Amino acid sequence: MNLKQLSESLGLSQTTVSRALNGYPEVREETRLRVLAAAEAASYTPNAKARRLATGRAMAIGHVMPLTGKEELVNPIFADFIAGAGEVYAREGYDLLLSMVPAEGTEAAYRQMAANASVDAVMVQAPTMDDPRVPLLQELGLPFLVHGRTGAPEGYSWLDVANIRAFRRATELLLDLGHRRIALINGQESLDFARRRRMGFEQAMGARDIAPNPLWMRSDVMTEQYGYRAACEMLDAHDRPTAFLASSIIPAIGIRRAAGERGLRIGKDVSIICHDDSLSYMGNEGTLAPDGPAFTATRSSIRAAGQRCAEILLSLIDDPTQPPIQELWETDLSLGRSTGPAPVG
Amino acid sequence: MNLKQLSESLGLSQTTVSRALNGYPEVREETRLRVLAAAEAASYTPNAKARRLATGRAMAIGHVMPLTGKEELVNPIFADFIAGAGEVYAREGYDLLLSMVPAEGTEAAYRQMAANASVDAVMVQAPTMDDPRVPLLQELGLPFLVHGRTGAPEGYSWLDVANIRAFRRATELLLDLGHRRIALINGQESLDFARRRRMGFEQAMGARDIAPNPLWMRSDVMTEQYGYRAACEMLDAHDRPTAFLASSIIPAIGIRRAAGERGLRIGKDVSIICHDDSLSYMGNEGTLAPDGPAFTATRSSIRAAGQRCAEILLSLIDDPTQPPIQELWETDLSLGRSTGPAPVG
DNA sequence: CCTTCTCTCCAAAGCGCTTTGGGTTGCCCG
DNA sequence: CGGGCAACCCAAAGCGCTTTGGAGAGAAGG
Repeated sequence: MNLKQLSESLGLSQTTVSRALNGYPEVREETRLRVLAAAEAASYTPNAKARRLATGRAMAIGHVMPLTGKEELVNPIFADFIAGAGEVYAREGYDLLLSMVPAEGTEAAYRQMAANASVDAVMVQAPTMDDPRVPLLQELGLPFLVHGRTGAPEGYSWLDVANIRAFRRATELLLDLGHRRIALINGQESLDFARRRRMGFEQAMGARDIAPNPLWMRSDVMTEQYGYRAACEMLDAHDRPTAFLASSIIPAIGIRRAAGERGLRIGKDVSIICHDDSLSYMGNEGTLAPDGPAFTATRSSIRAAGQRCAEILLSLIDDPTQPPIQELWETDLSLGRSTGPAPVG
Repeated sequence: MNLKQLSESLGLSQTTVSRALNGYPEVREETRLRVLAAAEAASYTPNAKARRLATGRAMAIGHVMPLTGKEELVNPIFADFIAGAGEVYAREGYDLLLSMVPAEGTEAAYRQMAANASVDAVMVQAPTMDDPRVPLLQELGLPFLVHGRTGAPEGYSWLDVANIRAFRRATELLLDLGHRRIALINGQESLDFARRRRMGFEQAMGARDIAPNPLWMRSDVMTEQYGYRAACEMLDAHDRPTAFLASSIIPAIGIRRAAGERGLRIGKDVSIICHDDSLSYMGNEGTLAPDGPAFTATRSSIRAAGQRCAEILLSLIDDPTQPPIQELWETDLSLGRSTGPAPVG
């Protein structure tokens, strides 16, 4: 069933039927109801492909997912972020177009999307300090929203968490617990959030006149093995940290593994604080009596961020001329069982 | 730049230019080269929306991602699976349309996709025993591929791993190590793979005349907390298992946490075998001298499965009349450090 | 009674591509 | 030399929708 058939069956023109269905005012209310009823009865759905061509709108949002590193790792936080964004898109009638490309092909992917207008806007994730995507998308005139910030966070829309404050506060907590030997297991420093978190760490340490040990500051792709290996090396050295600050729950799990293998008790011999994106399957919320959250963590739901990012992006499409929208989210510092007073000696 | 302009600039008809670009034989080679050069020079890209309308092909594959459970969990294995599939789609010029819907909305989502032909085929993930999506998609005439199988795996295409054999073999390994008190931390039994894995476990136990302890057989959404809580309960009982078989590395991490908190050494006091989907950030491959894989595991790369599933699905689109394609993948049983002889006493 | 709006509704022109159904040309062959 | 056949190329008809530019019918106004 298409518009033509539907309009013929109603004895109306395609114009009128189209307008009735799309809520235009040039059609009598009585007629509109008749059209809606007929459409419902015939279970008519406008052909999306035709509509896209006619309107020029793609009714789709592009997410370009770069496969990083030579092993082309897939960041698990994308799943939750996309889930959040996807809900909003679905609700608003937008499709989510996912494009998996090797890191070096991202520019081409965006150019392609802009050239044939296959999306109305794009979401930019995991921005680097000096991310080339920002100027590129501005040049292409494609509306976009950055989840995170670049080094120069002006002139474009973004949503980010207050990384500096989050890690400063986490560090202060460790310091208050008496820890002085604190390791930072960070993400890749090319990513803006990692740099900010390091700054937060350094600020808190500096405020107490403690010089961070450079051997205890690592930065890499945040896998479980990375956390594990880094912790192994540090814990096996004669001079070892009493606390770890990790940029994600994933490497934190690796740190826990390393500690566990060495018979070190978490929250007693070794403390861990991590940033927790509230990943579905890694649930660190546990409020059940005995088992509270496993990790003390700076928390911010990546899923909620995805939802809000989608909302902002859609509003950007509706009015591309509006001034940039920028949102900074505070994190929660939630106490779990992975922190305790620094061991004496 | 569109086809009309390009053809005018070349002094050719749209027909000829279109054919030249699309590799049809009715155009002289010399002309074709001229057209290709001009298109290249003008950086002409055919408008995807127009092409879709004209051809009727969506050049897109649908992935419907149900948000399960009341907390709408996002399964992290989807990220790696989609990454694998996405690579293939990109290579073949297909878009990946991701649709996030609450579990009860999946049927509507598929009907919608079929009705307005917004995708050429769909991928079905995590099938249940008696999955309604199979008959639905057959009714809708939408090509599809199931990753996994339903209870009645006939008459449609699928790709699955040999779950029964995988878990039978894993169980045999534990039995050979002297374990008799083995717990099964399985996925939801409504999912077909979980049932098969249980069967594998039971077969191996039965073959040695050992009756599994029903208290040690759990089945639920495979979160870290689920593994943790199940292990806590079992390990705190006076009668406790010496080995765990887990359906995913995620709950296995929870089991490890529970054991670690109780001072139990993994691979000594407690053995763990899990199924490992080779999730990027959970890398369990580690072949470096001291640290081998953390977990002994039945392994099968979910990413590779995604790639292969995409290839099969695309071939199904090319020829929808071909007989069903069914592929059963064997898993590797890779020894890690989480297994050891059953403790005596 | 005629003009001017306001309501409703319609015919037709796109959107940019693919594809059908021919037309020319030029060459080969009897 | 005329008919037949490739080889090339083209005009035009869609694909199914939106949207522009009216048109007809009453109602309101003078």
